[in-house]
Amino acid sequence: MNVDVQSERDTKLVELLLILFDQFREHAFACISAADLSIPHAAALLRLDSPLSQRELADCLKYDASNITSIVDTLARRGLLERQIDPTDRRVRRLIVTAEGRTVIAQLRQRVLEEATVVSELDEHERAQLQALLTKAVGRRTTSTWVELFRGWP
Amino acid sequence: MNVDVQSERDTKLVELLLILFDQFREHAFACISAADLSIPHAAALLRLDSPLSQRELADCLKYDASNITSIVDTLARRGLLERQIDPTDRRVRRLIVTAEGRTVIAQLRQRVLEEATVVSELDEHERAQLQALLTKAVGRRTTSTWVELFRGWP
DNA sequence: TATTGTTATACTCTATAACTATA
DNA sequence: TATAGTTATAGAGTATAACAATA
Repeated sequence: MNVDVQSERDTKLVELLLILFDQFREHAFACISAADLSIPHAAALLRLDSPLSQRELADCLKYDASNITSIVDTLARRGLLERQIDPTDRRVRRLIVTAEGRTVIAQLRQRVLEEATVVSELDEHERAQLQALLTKAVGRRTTSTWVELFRGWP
Repeated sequence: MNVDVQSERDTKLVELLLILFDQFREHAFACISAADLSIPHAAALLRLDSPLSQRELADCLKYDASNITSIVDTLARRGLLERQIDPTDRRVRRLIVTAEGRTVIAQLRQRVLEEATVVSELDEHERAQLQALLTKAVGRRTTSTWVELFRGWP
């Protein structure tokens, strides 16, 4: 096949992916903002399924540790988590999500991933085909959680 | 088909798209930064294929007009574009990309879109299949240029 | 009066550096 | 001495409001 046609097709593929991603992004932003969270706050909360120290959370999210303080302050003030001083090392704060926090996490997860409609135009067979192709395209690559894609976004 | 299995598969599809997008994002950021541009500067420059006024540029990029001043200042200082006062309305500055600016635009476009390797794991037949499926999934949706997806990113 | 662009200002997100309490 | 967390501060990106020049 002609090289130009090949590269033109690949360009088209990238553009198609970007359109789908753009749609997902708008959907995800709407969900986060409906939960009255910012992106950094949502990213932090969604990481806390299992308790972490502030330092561990910073490392997971690739934030400097100095930023975690105010993010955790806000989430704690909202009653979504609690700081507990680690009895075995009194420097460490373990972050424990409250019952209310767990509800917020569960709702956000469900809405963002399950109510995404990026492939609503496809029937069941086509979705299966698409999934097979994308699985092959992705190979061994992995990503962090969806919300962490959005770091630094408005 | 069981509803849970259906929704689990859709979740998987979203995750696959996000992994591919994440790879593209890293590639695009590397290209922008190799061109010694920030995302807002790249977004502005890439919009100026055909000359616009500052106001028109702000509207295209969905920026408040007050931000355009410093972005255009920087690009002009770099010699990538020129402000020309519109002779028919002396309030308006038309933004004209220089020859050097056109070179930067062309290189950036080519590198970002043509050197993207999001589907390098697929053979020719699979790419064609994928393109057909994505075209159907996208339907009538469109997006702005790729770089505008990245507004507000680091 | 309305519009283009500029300036001043403020807010969010993020990083660096200096500090404290604890180890 | 080294580490967890906090505070102060700075810089980038973006928005709002007031202003000057022009229409």
